[in-house]
Amino acid sequence: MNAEITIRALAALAQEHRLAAFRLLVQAGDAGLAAGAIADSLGVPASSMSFHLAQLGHAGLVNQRRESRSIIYTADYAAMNGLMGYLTENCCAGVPCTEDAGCSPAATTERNAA
Amino acid sequence: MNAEITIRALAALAQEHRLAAFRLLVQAGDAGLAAGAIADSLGVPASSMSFHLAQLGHAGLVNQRRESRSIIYTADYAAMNGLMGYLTENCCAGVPCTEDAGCSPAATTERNAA
DNA sequence: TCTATATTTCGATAGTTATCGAATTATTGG
DNA sequence: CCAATAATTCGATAACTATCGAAATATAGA
Repeated sequence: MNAEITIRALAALAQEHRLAAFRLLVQAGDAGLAAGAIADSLGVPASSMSFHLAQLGHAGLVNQRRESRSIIYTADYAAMNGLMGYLTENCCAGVPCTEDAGCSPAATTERNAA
Repeated sequence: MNAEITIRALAALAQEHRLAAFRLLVQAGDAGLAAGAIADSLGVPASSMSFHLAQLGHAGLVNQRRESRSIIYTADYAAMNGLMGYLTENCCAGVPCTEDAGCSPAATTERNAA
């Protein structure tokens, strides 16, 4: 994780609808959510949501997979952990004051995490 | 920490010079750094840096104090911790998978933290 | 008070980002 | 192949953000 990637991730999250969408996906776990479901849930037009999901994808914060007619988005926990790490790695003059600011999927469906 | 404040903090950090400045301040600890020192260090004109520092201040990520002719900026660790908390609090369907994503000052100068 | 130093505010300009309807592409079932 | 569903791309517009020199403000010392 370098400055450029970090900035892209921060910029991606620094927007009302994208932050809300990302949080929905973080909660959804591996199951993820379809683009349309996210748009409906947030009351945002499909084309606008598509634009925002593309930004999150470009920042590496979400992944997508096709499932029949739907595109299912999932949060990329590794990317989120990398972001957290970058923001804390120089914390307190290089002395790491937190080793795990981590997060892994599972939970929701209790299935075996990737 | 709510969505609006989080977005302001994320937006503040999502900029090359501001992210760099914030990281310098995180490393500097309580001692902080003067506006001019940051500008010099990053090779950014004083007026531009002032604009960026104001953004960080408005987002609550840094504090400032006057010391003679200089304005000393310091990182606000509480705000940073709040940001981290907001980004992880809904992680894995509400099950907290990390309790301390925290960071406290001290370290650099080893003096008693405020 | 005058001068030097440190920083911020102002103002103009260029670049980037968000918005959303309409058109387009992809998939499925009959 | 046709109709229905799901999502993306396109295009125009409005709003916001970064930039930096010049001018203004604040502090300190002689």
